[in-house]
Amino acid sequence: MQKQILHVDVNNAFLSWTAIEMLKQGYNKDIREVPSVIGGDESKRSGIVLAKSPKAKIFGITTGETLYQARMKCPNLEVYPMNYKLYKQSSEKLYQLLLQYTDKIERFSIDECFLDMTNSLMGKTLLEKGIEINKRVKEELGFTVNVGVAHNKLLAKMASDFKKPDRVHTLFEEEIPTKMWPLPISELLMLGRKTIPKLYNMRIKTIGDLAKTDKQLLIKKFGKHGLMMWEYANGIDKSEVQYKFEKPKGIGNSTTLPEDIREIEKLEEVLLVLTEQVTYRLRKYALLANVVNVQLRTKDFEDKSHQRKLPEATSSTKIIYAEAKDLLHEMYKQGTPIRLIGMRVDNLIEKDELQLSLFGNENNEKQEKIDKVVDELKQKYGYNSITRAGKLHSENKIKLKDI
DNA sequence: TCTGGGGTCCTAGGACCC
DNA sequence: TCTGGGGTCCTAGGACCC
Repeated sequence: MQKQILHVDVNNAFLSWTAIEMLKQGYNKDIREVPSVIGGDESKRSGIVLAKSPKAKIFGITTGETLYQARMKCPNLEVYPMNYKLYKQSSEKLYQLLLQYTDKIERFSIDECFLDMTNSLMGKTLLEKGIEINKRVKEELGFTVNVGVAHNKLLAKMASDFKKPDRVHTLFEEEIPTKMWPLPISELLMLGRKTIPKLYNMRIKTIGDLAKTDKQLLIKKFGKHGLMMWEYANGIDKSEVQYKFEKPKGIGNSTTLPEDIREIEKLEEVLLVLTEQVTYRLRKYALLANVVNVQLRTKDFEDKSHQRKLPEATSSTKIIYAEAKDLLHEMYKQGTPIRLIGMRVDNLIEKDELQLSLFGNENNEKQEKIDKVVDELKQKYGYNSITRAGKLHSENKIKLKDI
């Protein structure tokens, strides 16, 4: 049976949500109506565009470019800071409204949801439901969304990306040749900056060109990715809406340093702060890590990462930090200026999946108790209430957001 | 005042075993 | 003496998404 899928995408999410909040606070201007962006913090060397207003878009400003470049294109550009807490609240309001239509909702990102409406149409058409959601979000929440209406996730997502803002678009199978095939390949999901030039060299410029290209040729050239792009170009996508909560497969934390660091002792201090946050989240999910990974980015944007499998899955801050520190020493060449340091844990398993070793591990149990006490304090008084980072040199301190 | 941070999935090559 | 291939696990790095 055919699936009935909606994709709901908030228009300029961070910027719209910020605009609404500012108006609510009594600000007398709607920043959606002027050239404006939400941007990172340039003093922390993270000055990039995270969201833009339609007027900013007219100047050619794109998400991801530097604020410096954006201001070159539009000197009067207004830049507003991130407010993650507000975004989470706004996203939650949208989710609660969508729950009135179905509980089969996949939260694809903070501002995008897929709805599986197959058994929730209640005598209406899918398009009617899409139009109703679009209208209700605007009236009740004050921001606009695009809704994509289709029979699979890919086509619903492609549809919601058509003309913006505040639109409902269908993309049914019979509409693929007229609505999707004329588009440039850069519009197709999963085709990014590395693949597009390769396709251009093969004289493939539109999604239609790709759809009509020999499937075997694409597989030969791009492997699995080749098969996927051919299927996507032909509107084929069998994936299901993942509405059940899924635990993460990996957890990471990384930071661009306020200035380049050349001393391993200072890198170690930052690494400890990152590790504490990662292991805290790991324990909150009741997960254990099998692999520890450390990433470095040099001043010249060269990335390096080393990883190692642990002898036994763990969530212990002490054990994981010891491993991370070791990896850092293994890969860091003394004197190299480091711009970014990150760590992550992978191959996560549920805590109760742990094969309890025949011989009880006393050391492990003791560490577990220490971590538990620390976690409870953080839970009660806020993440920053207790930290080994007290050891940090003040000039080196990283401000962490409460989780 | 140049370039974030959090993820997922895939590939290639080496080690090791049969 | 010399020469083999398949399967699995592990690590490094890349591509892509929002």
